[in-house]
Amino acid sequence: METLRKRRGTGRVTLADVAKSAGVGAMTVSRALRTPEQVSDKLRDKIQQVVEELGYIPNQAAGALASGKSDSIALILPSFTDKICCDFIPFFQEILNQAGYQLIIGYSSYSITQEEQLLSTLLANNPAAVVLFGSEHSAQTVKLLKNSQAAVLEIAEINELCIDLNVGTDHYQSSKEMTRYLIKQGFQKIAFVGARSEQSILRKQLRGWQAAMLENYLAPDHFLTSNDEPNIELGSEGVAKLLLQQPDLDAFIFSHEEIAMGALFECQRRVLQIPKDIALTCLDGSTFSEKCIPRLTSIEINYAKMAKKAARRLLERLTGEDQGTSKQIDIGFKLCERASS
Amino acid sequence: METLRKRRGTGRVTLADVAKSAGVGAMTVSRALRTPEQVSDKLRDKIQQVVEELGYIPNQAAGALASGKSDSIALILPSFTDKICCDFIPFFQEILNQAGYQLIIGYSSYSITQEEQLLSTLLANNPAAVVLFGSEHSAQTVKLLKNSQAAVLEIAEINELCIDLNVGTDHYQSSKEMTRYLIKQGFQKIAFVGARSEQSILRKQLRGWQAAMLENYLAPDHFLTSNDEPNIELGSEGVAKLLLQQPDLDAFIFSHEEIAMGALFECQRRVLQIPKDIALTCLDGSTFSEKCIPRLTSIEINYAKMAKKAARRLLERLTGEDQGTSKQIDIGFKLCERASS
DNA sequence: GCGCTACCTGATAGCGCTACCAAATGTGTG
DNA sequence: CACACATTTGGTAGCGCTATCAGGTAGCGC
Repeated sequence: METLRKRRGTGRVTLADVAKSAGVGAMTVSRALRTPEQVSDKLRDKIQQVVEELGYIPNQAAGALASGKSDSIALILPSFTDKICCDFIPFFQEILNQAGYQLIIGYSSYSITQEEQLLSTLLANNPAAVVLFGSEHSAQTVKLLKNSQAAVLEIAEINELCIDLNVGTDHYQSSKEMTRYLIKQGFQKIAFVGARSEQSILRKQLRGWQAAMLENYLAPDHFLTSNDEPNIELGSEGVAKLLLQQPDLDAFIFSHEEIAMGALFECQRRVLQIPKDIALTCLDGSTFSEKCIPRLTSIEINYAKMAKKAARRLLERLTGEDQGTSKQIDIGFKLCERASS
Repeated sequence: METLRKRRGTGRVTLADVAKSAGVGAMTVSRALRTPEQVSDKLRDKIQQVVEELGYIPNQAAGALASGKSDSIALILPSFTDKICCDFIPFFQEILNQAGYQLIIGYSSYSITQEEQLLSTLLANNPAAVVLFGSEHSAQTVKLLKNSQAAVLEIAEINELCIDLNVGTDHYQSSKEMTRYLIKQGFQKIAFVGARSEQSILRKQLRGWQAAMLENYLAPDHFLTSNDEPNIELGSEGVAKLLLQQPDLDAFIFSHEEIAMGALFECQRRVLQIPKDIALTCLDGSTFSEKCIPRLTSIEINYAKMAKKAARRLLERLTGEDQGTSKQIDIGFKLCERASS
């Protein structure tokens, strides 16, 4: 009987087990799995067979430690319920998974402090890249990122001062364009209702609306914002409050679809004709805007496209094939003109 | 000059650096961070200070390798857009993060093959636990899970044959209860429209509806299912097609809120009075059901509660404090009676 | 044949951390 | 003061894998 004072392995099949069983060296097995082209056909097949036979699953921790590289990518999102996040993740993940990366997802609930804390935990995994939402981060977050050798990607908003890579859209422009469009349609008293008022996205949208109003000599006086998450109540309340304040408002811009939904219900309750009495539009439309009655004019942002561009751009960076490629990608937006205006 | 032929470290601050700088042994630093109560106050403070000074971040891979344990939990969800997933993740993650675990999230798009493939990749991280959605998995998936020493948790559906832990609700019962409720309200010609028809959740809902109809001597003849994801079109189409088939239907049950949304629009288009002409209900209601006009009677499932119970139960298992605790938790559901019926 | 390159394979030495033991230090008892 | 005993600390040997280098084999031209 052996002295087994020292801890033994976990009992799982290791690379060494495969090597012994296949009658080759450990390195050859490692190469057969990681860089198959460096191994002769004969041995590669043999090894592949033994791998399947024994049900070998590589130990990621050991690999990461030995190589100093890691195949994990940290993704910190502010929310999982927001449309952008839900639409973004699957496409992003799919492409990265195919390239052999794992997503580790964290959730900051729109707090830069929580983002920072999460980041420092996630960095313990030594991720190949860190993906952050938005452009607002704590100083410490930025410092941690610069100290780590991880690639950094900021998504959602176009941000001139981005840390490294940046894929997003310009919320100032889209809001401005919507407002201009409404003005061109003959609407004049255009109100704005937005949620997550402390986020820079909303601030940009608000500024876009203001700018378009001012350039047409209209007063951007009627708006309502809340720092809560977008919800149906805000839409109902917004319509109610602003109409009380100024009964002859003729159009509304909502930052999010959920808010527009509440506004639509409120207008139904008041038996207001859309768009005759009032126009409703939103800056973040998708299925509801497209299907409700009447259909809502909205800005549509293609989050699937954003996810794909972001994933591809990130992979370029990780493989080092991104010489001369732009660090910033603006995925644009689409103004969808529909019945509500 | 030293010969530095052998690769050097990554350049990051290591535990050894901290130990040297604090003038203590490496083990003491390790303990100070992992089991602080085993280190004297003086040294613990000293070490903590050096850690902050140097900005030391532990290398998770090394720790996992050395200890054979891992603080990652693999979560494989079928979708990121489904309400259940969006609502589930944040609460689940929050509790587990606080307990020091990291979530690694994968996405199977409702395919058990993809689930299996994802699982085998995720197992390379040697996760402490694997969380799966639903009760349907490939044989290979079950085998992989049994071979790994990871705890296994299946969420969403109550499943008598669960692999290990199980937290969810009974979709057969909730559907049956909704049908019984409608019958008690005097509705008789009750139709069913559901999405994701190949998922066991939908099959259970369909069976619940059928059972309740049959026990009241009503024929469960009018139903429409689609294997697509729930969407607004299916609601509009479902109402249109089934009313064509049987014009005097007096009630509908929809598996998902999105479908009910489409149905509601279709009824508005047809100027049908709800619930006088027709009742609309859904089995997976949340904000829309509660806020739309008229408000929809629906089954509400508390996903936040599900996430919390699931996380707590899992932690009990991981810390081994779950002797005598049930492996299965039914979180129930609530029938919310509203204006639409 | 020899020298040369090109390719394949394997032995070795870590990657940074923690389990394990052993040693050192403090604490209380006879 | 010697002794057992608990508490705190440190040295050592891996965890399973890969980078690196060295050795081996094959193919080619002279």
